Amino acid sequence: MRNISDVIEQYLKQVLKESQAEAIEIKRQDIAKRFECVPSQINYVINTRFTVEKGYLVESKRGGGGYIRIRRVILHEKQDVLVSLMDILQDHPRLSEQLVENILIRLFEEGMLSEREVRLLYHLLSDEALGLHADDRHLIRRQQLLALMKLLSYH
Amino acid sequence: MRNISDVIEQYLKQVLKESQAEAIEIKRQDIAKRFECVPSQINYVINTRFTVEKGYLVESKRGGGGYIRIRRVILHEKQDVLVSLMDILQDHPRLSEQLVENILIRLFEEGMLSEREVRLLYHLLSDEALGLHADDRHLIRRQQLLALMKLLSYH
DNA sequence: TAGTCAAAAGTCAAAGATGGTCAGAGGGTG
DNA sequence: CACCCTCTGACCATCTTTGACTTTTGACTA
Repeated sequence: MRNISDVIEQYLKQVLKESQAEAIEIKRQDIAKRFECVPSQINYVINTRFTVEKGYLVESKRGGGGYIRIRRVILHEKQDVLVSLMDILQDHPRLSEQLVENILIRLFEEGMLSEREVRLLYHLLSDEALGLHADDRHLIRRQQLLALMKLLSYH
Repeated sequence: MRNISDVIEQYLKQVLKESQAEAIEIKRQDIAKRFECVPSQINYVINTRFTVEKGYLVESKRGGGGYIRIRRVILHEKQDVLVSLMDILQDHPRLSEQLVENILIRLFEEGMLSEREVRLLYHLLSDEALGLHADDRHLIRRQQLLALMKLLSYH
């Protein structure tokens, strides 16, 4: 194996496979020591190899008792819907209430959101909830919708 | 368990659960001794884990016969829960990710949000989703949480 | 009754323990 | 040679632990 990143990647996947659990918890420092590299190398491996698109979810906590938790997730089968919706977001610099509603309804029709979830999200993303930030509203909507889709992309 | 604070938190919650009563009384010194830590560690645990928005009420008395009483708040009407959470919003000019998480989890525990809805909302309100608007983040969170509670209040 | 003292608990800031970010250097491959 | 990964380290953010100092309370005493 040519580089240390690949080695660490294999190691982590091995550990993940061997532990029957759906998640493993590591200490960044420990892994770095084991492979004699700087701690931020671990972040590099995680950022490049354990992404959502590849089916992994990573959480972490800093400070005393800190950890990095890597979880295997199953990707949602309707990636294409999400991709097409994200394209739409790209094409519309200004995300009106109307457009948001359309997107949410589409997600409902595809079975990715319940009716209640649509109502809830629509409310949060409405002009009224977001307040006077007339200009920023659109930006925030885009970002929150992107966060939503990222979340919906796995089970 | 990774750090002593988590251990103490679990212990106190266990005691709270086992005693059928709605409140427990502890002696700070005793707990500190049992877990071999400094007494102020107990304050740290209480301040970070037994907060109002998480649904706990803490009273104490100093001096001879001093004690710390931890009470689980029991509200029977959803309306009461919402009002108390809105009070908390009032009291916190800056709505951190942590506080938002606590509030959402509380709403789950009170049966007003599903686990999935909590996850969904948490992602939308996260630092990551809201982006670099460091200052505005807090304002947006407040407004969106208020919108959420308003919606929940007339289910 | 007022003062004193010891026994709690509270506060706060510094130190410790982790993990995160980012920009630039290093290296391999077409 | 150019480009794309990798690797590194300085600096940052967050959470926990510790201890010195403060405040409160009740019992005891003058």
